[in-house]
Amino acid sequence: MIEVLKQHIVKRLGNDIQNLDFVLSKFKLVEAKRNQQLLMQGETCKYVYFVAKGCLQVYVHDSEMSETTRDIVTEDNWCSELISFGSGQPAMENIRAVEPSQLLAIDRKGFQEMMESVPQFDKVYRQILEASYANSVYRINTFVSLSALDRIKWLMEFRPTLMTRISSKLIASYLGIHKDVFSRLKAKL
Amino acid sequence: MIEVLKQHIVKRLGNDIQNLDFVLSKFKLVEAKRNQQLLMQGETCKYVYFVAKGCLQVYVHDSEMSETTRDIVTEDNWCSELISFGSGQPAMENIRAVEPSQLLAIDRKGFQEMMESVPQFDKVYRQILEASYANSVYRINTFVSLSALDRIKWLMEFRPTLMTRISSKLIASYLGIHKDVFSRLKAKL
DNA sequence: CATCAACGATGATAAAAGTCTATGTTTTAC
DNA sequence: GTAAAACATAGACTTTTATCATCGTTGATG
Repeated sequence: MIEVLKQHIVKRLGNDIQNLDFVLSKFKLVEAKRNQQLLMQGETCKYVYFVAKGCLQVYVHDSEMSETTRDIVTEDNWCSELISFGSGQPAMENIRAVEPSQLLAIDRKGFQEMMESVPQFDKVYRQILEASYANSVYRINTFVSLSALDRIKWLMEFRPTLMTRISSKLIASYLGIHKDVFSRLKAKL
Repeated sequence: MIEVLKQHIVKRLGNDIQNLDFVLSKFKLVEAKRNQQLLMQGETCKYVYFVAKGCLQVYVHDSEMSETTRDIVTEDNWCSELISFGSGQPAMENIRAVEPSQLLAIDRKGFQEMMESVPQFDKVYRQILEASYANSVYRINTFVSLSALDRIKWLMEFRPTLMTRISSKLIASYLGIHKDVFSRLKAKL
């Protein structure tokens, strides 16, 4: 499993990194069961997860006690509640495994040590943060002005695998529409 | 004007900062006229702006060639297209002055020098990035599930001054609803 | 493998949001 | 100061989305 992470890092920072194995040793393997809660709103987010296999959902509870999903994270991507992880403040969001997942988790201490031991890794946090930010901005700019139908078309274009992999209920909460509407519109495509 | 920025920095990092005046000298005053374009999509974003006075709009052109506003930035806040500023890639967004504004602009070179001359400022970029990220995440999590009416209520609670200060058209594009709907619902409150 | 719960699709209906037109008002620009 | 342009509101109407109930299917669990 750690191999997946190794390749991810090499792909980003090149393969002339010293102490790479030392860095990798800071990650511990977490096997998450389907529907397992990894972070609850109000807790401090203790880990940054690298998703080696499986799928995670980042969500909040909205006013009607249903879920609004901000992100669905699949293989070869990072997942965390970065604001909480970085500051130690209570998390605003929840994270759960949608599928049985294999995660590589690093805690704050490990993160610090990683950054100290390999200067290049000083950029990793920033890279993750920037990527997350870009992702959020993109999501706001596209979704705010799109109709339900166009959101579905967007999903089919940019994240097509989710359509077959994930439940309609979850997709709907990610697209910000109701599951009935999703079902009906999807049939008309 | 520079005084506003000075106080902003002291408020955040404390007032025992060496070289503060050197740092401040890296910023140049920009007087922006009403509706002046500060960044166009496709250009590289060259500056981070501190808004000393006035109001900026960050927006994209959506499919119907109307505008979707991701953020409205008022006094004592930072404004930029950070992804482009940090990477040099073409900006995805536009920035314009909504009101005649007084801005303190720092370019990438100045930013670098600032970070080198005052170690504490190494955190400034991260702080700005984190704040921007938190802002985006918050916006997604609240807005995706809110009705038009609830979005207006949200605005009145959390950004009440915008209601009187900014045109209905702009507010509507910020809330992701149509100006007619905004006008009608507002009347019913 | 049998049972119960969750899921997905669909029809009927209600509510919300969008569109278009018109009209009076405020701003802007000359 | 005046003409033109942009803006705000309101009514009538259309389209989109939400809600609710039903039913067959799938899937998890003991």
